[in-house]
Amino acid sequence: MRHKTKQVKMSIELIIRDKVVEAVEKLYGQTVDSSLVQLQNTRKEFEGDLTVVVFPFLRMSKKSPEQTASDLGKFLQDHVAEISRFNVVKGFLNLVISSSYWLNVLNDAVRQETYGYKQVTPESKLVMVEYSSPNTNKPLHLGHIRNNLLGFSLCEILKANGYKVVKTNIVNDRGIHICKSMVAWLKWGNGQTPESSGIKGDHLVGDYYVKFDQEYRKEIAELVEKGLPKEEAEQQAPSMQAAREMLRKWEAKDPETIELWRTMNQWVYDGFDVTYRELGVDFDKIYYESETYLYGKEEVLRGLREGIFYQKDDGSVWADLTGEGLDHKILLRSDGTSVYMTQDIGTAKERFNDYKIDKMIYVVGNEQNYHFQVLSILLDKLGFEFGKGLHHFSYGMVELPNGKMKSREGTVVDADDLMAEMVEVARKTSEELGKLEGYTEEQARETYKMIALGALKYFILKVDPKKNMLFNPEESIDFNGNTGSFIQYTHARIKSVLRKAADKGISVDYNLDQGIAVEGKEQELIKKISLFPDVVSEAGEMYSPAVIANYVYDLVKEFNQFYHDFSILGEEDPGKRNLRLILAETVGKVIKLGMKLLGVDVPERM
RNA sequence: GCCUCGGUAGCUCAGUUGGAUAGAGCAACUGCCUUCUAAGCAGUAGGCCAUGGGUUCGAAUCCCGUCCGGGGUACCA
Repeated sequence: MRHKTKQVKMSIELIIRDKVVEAVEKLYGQTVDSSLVQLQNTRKEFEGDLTVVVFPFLRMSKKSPEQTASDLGKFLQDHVAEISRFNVVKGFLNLVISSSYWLNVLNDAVRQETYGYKQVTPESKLVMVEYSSPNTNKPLHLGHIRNNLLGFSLCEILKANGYKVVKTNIVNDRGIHICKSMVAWLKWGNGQTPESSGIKGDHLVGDYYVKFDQEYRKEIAELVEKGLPKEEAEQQAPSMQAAREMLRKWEAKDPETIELWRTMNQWVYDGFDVTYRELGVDFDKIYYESETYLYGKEEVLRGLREGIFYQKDDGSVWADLTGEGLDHKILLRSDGTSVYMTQDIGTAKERFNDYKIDKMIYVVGNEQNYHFQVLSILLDKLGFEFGKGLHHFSYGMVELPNGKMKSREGTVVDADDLMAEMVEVARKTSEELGKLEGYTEEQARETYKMIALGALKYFILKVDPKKNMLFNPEESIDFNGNTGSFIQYTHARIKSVLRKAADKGISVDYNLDQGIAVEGKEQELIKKISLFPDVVSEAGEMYSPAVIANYVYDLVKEFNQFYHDFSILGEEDPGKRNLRLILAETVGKVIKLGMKLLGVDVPERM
C-alpha cells in the first residue's frame, strides 16, 4: 500500500495511452510499453486538456520532435472519438478533448452521492490506526492537536478508499509521570477536585504536575547548594524519592495508591473527553498501558527464555540488534520494571489478538522513528508475522515563532484554550460582517465553532505531514486566503445560490443536454472535478490529508473565478443556466466530501 | 561521531512516475460591491529552488560532495 502504485486514471487517459502505443507500432514499427507514454495536464497557457510528451519516442520515429508529435496527433485524432483537435509545441502534443466528454464526466459526478469515494465491503481489508496516545499527567496541547487531526483524517481517507478502519488510542496511564502529579496533589492539594475547584480535570492534574516540577527544582537547587553533584541531587530530592516510592507502591498494587491513581486518571479522562469532543475526533477501541505492559513483559521474558534476548549481570534484559545495523536495546530495567518498548510489544500483541488486522498504522511523531524501527524488528524476532508490516505514520513537530513548545517553560499552546480563542475570533468576525442575521443563537454558535475548527484543522492539515510546521497564533486565526474559512465560505455561497434557485422555482434538470456549448471556465471546473477520485486514492496511497486540502483549495479557487465571471441565476439561456447550477451543486458536493476527509464540516451559511 | 529528515518569494506553504516561462496565501501597493454572499475577484512587486559537481534532449525533482537546521542515538515516554 505504501509503495507508489500507478494511479487508476480516468478512462480517457487509459484510452490515449493505449492508442499512443498503437500509433508507435503502426507508424514506426516499434513495440513500446505504455509506461513510456507520459501524459500530463496541459499547462494553462496552451490550448488543450491533456498533453503527450513525445521525447521518449524520438528514438523510434527518427524524426524531429515537432514532426513526431504531429504524426501521433493525427493518428490519435483519427482513432479516438473524444479528441477533437490537437496542436504541437516543440515536443509537446496538446490534445483537446471534446466538450461532450466533459459533460459526461459532470453527469457522472452529480449523480453519485459519494462521488470519488470507494465502497467498503465485507471483503475490505482492515486497517487499525493508532493515534492521540496521550499521557495522563497533563492536558492536550498543540502537538496533540496535529496528531489527532492527522489520525482522524487518515482514518476518513482510508475509509473513502474502501478500507475498514478501527480507530484506536493507547493511553499512557501509568509510570513516573502520573506519580509526580499524585505526589504533588497529596502534598499540596488539600483535597481539591475538579468539582470543588471548577477546573477541568486534565488541567487540574496538569497543574500538580507543574507544581511537582517547581518544587523538585527547588530541592535540587538546595542540595546542589549543600555541595551535592547535580545527578546525585536529582536522585535524592525528596519529591523524586516520593514519586519513585509511589510508583513502587503502584506496581505492588497498594490499595490506597491504586485508588488515588484511578481517581486522578478519571479526572483526566473526563477532561480529555471534552477536548476530543470539541475537536471532533473519536476512537473505536482504547487500550491502556497499565494493562498491556504486563503482556509485554511476558513476551520479553519468553524471548529471554528462547534465547532471542539476553540478560546482563545487573538483571536488565536486552536485544542485540547489531545484526540489523542498529545498537543494543533495553527491554527490561535492572529492577525488572518495563520500558516504553515493553509496553508497545504487549499492546501490539493484544491488538492482533483482538482484531483480524491487515495493516497496523501508528500515528506518532518523527522523534520516535527509531523506536518504531526497533519495535518492528523485535516483534518479528518474537515470531509475530505482523511485525514487519507495521507502519509508522511519522509526522513533523509543530514549532512556535519563538521556538519549540516546552511544557515546563510554559510555552505550550493548550488545546482547549486555542479552540476557545479561535471560536471567539470567529464570532467577532462573523458579527462584524453581519452574515448570520436570522439565525438563532444556537445556530450561530454552531457556525462560529464550525468556522473556528475549520480554520484550525485546515491550517494544520494542509501542510505535508512529514514536515515540521510553524504555528503562528496570529496568522493561524486568519480567515482570508488559503484557509479553511475560504473553502467553507465558497460552500456557503454555493448553497445560497441553490437556495435562491429553489425560491425562484428553478428546478435542476439532471439530463444534461449534450449539445450545449461549454465555456472555457466551465470546462476547467469540470476538469478539476474529474480529478477528485484520483486525489482521494492518491491521498490514501500516500497517507496524506495535505493532498486533499490542496486539491480542494485549487477547486475552490477555480470556482470563485467562475462565480465572479459568470452569472448563474442571471443566465437567460435555460440550458446554460442549468449547466451552471449543476456545476455549482457538484462543486459544493466535492467541497463537502473533500473537507469531510479532513474532519471539517461546511456550513450552509456564513 | 553515527543514523535520519529537511533547506523553494520578506513570512507560511504547494510543486511525487525528471518536461514547456517554478505556483498559491499572508504582508506591501492598485483597482472592483444599484448585479447570485467583497471571508471574494483582478492587477503590481517580490526567486542563482542552500551550495558545488554529475547523469541527459531536458533537473526544484535523480546521484555524489559541502554548508546550515530539526530529530534520534543502550535503563524518559
